[in-house]
Amino acid sequence: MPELPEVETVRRGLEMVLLGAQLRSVHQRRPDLRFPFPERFAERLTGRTVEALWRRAKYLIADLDGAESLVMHLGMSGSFRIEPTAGPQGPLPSVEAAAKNPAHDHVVFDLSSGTRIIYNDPRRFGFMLLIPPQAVAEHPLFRSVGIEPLSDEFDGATLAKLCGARRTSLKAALLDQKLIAGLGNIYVCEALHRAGLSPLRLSKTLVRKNGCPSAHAMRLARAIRQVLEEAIAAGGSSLRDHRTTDGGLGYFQHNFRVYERANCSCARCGASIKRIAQLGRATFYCGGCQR
DNA sequence: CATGCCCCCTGCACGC
DNA sequence: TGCGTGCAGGGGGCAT
Repeated sequence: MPELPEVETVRRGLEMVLLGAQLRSVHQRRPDLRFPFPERFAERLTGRTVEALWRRAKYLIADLDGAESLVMHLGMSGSFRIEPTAGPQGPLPSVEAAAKNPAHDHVVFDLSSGTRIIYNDPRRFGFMLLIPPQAVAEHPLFRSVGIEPLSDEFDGATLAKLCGARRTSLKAALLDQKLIAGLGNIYVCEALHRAGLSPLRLSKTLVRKNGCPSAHAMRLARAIRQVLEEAIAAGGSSLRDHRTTDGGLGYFQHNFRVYERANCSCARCGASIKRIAQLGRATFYCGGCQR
């Protein structure tokens, strides 16, 4: 599920309770998600204080005192929820008592403040790692991750240069995390529609024959930044699994112009929106105004 | 190295 | 109601 806007929404929600908080106890309820949990995972987290919570691509990274960073990926169906601190009824139920509750609650973090954070992931494509902070940038997962599309360095010229080096479709290029970090199926489709560019177009057509970025590249870079910013402001898109950390829904899905809108008419030109397959996944686009 | 395909897993919508 | 099929927002690993 989560693409950059959903991960950023989760980050902001978690940061409110996690920044400066101490992990009083951690319960790991199964041996693995996508990968096995790190050795002595809960033990290594217990007593640590969270000094920062940041995002790179679709990863969340919690820097802890004691020189470890907790790297988390939500996969397709991962979510965090924050349960309120102990109320008038008294303290939170024990983790053991809550164990049979919602299925797929795989990790429970209890903070010294009394707040509980629960990681839920039905499909278990997510994962968690513990690595030294200085090793994050050079870790195989991060070493080849591309530019952050909301950074100052991301513009039409950069985008054209990245896309010009590939011999594939625009859709495939934009989905490639080695080029641009954090875009997924939804926001690639939406950005291409906003820019009026076909997902089938060759990515290298963003570069003109003289080597300069085309006007298309400038438009696409603006569209990518704009759609991501709007989606973050809306709390992300809730199709199936995405929830904000307070259990609420994002609402950007109401602003989709092409995604999951096959056979609807395009708001810009009135043509029928098409659904095709690229790279084994659905692509939605308007054949009328995306060229 | 670049590219595309298969697969990991569960839940859900759909048709019969 | 129950079952089979296809599909879902990611990305690692592999064949080509």
